[in-house]
Amino acid sequence: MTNIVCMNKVELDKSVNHHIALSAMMIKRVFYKILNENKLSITPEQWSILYYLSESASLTVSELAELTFKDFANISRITHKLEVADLIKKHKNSTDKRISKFFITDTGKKLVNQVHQCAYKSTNIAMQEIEPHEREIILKSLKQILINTNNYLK
Amino acid sequence: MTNIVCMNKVELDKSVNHHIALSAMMIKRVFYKILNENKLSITPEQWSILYYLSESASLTVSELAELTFKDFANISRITHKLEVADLIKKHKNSTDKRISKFFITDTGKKLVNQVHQCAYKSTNIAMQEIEPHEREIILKSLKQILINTNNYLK
DNA sequence: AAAACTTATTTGTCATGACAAGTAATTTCG
DNA sequence: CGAAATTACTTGTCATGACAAATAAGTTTT
Repeated sequence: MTNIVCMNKVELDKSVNHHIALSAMMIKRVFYKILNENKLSITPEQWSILYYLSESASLTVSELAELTFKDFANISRITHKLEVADLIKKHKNSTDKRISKFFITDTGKKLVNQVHQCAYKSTNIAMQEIEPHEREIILKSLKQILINTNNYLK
Repeated sequence: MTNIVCMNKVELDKSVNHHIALSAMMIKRVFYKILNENKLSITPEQWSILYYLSESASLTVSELAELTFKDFANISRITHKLEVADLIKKHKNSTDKRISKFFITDTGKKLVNQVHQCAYKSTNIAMQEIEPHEREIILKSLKQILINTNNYLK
C-alpha cells in the first residue's frame, strides 16, 4: 500500500532547515551562558539593536526593523526595554511627530564593547573544527537563504 | 586612541552565528506561511515533536527533550497542547508513576503527513541556488556546531 | 477644509525558549 | 525502616516572535 503523500517526506536528520533551527537555538544558549558568566544583563536580541545603534548616529524603529529582519512590534518593545535600562535614548522628530529616532548612550556604548567580547567568544566556540573555506561557503549560503526566504515572503 | 576592547569586534554582516540566527527566523516564517496557506494549525515546534512520535512507538518527555534539544518545561507544555488537540495521547507508566509515555493518534498521523509536504516545500524555497555539494558542507558544519555547543554547555 | 488613506509606531494575545521553583514518585543511605 | 537525595515532570515568570488591531500624525482626494 503506497501512500502518495509520503513521497516527499522530510527526514529531520538530513534537513538543513532543521539543523539551522537547532544550531540557532544552541548558539543563542551559548551566548546567553557567556553573557551570564560575564554578568552582562542583556539579551542577544537587545544586543543586535544596540550594535546597529553603535554603528549609526541614530536610527528609527523602521530602520532597525529592516536591519534586524524583525517586525515593528518587536523593535518597539525591545527599544523600550533598552531605554528603561538607559542604554539608548529616544527623540521625537520635530517635523514629523510620528517618527522616533534612537541614539545609543554612553552606558550603551560601554556595554556594546563588553558584549562584543562575548559574541566573539561564542563564535569561536560554535565554529571549532570548521575550516575557513567551509565558513565562507556557509556564510554565502546563509545569505542566499535570506534572499530566497525574503523573496518568498514579499 | 586605541581601545583594546575593540580588537575582537564582531561584524554582524560577516558573522556566521548571526546569519544562522537570521536564517532560522526567516525559515520559520516561511514555514508558518506555508502551514497557514494550507490551513494547518500547528507550529514548527509542535511538528517536530509530532514527527518524532510518528517515527517511534512511544516516547517520554525526557526522550523528546533529548531528541529536540529542548528542555523538559517546553516539551511538557507543547505536548499538553498536542494532547488537547487530540494529536497525541499520554499514558502513565504503571510501574514508575513519574513517567509519562506519549503516542501519536490517527489524527496526528494524518497531520504529520500533510505537514511533511509543507516542510518539503519550505526547504525547497530556502535552498534555491544552493548546490548539493554546498548543502552537504552546510549540513556537516551545522552538525559540528551542535557538537561544539553541546560540549560547551555540558 | 473634511473625509479617506497612508505611514510610523504601539499594544494585545498567544506560542515558545530560558531559567527557577515546585511536586510527586522512587531510590539510596544511615 | 525512614529521612535525604534523586528522578521525571510541571508550573511560573520573563523575553521574544508572529500576527492582528489600535493609535496618532501626516498626506491625498474631492
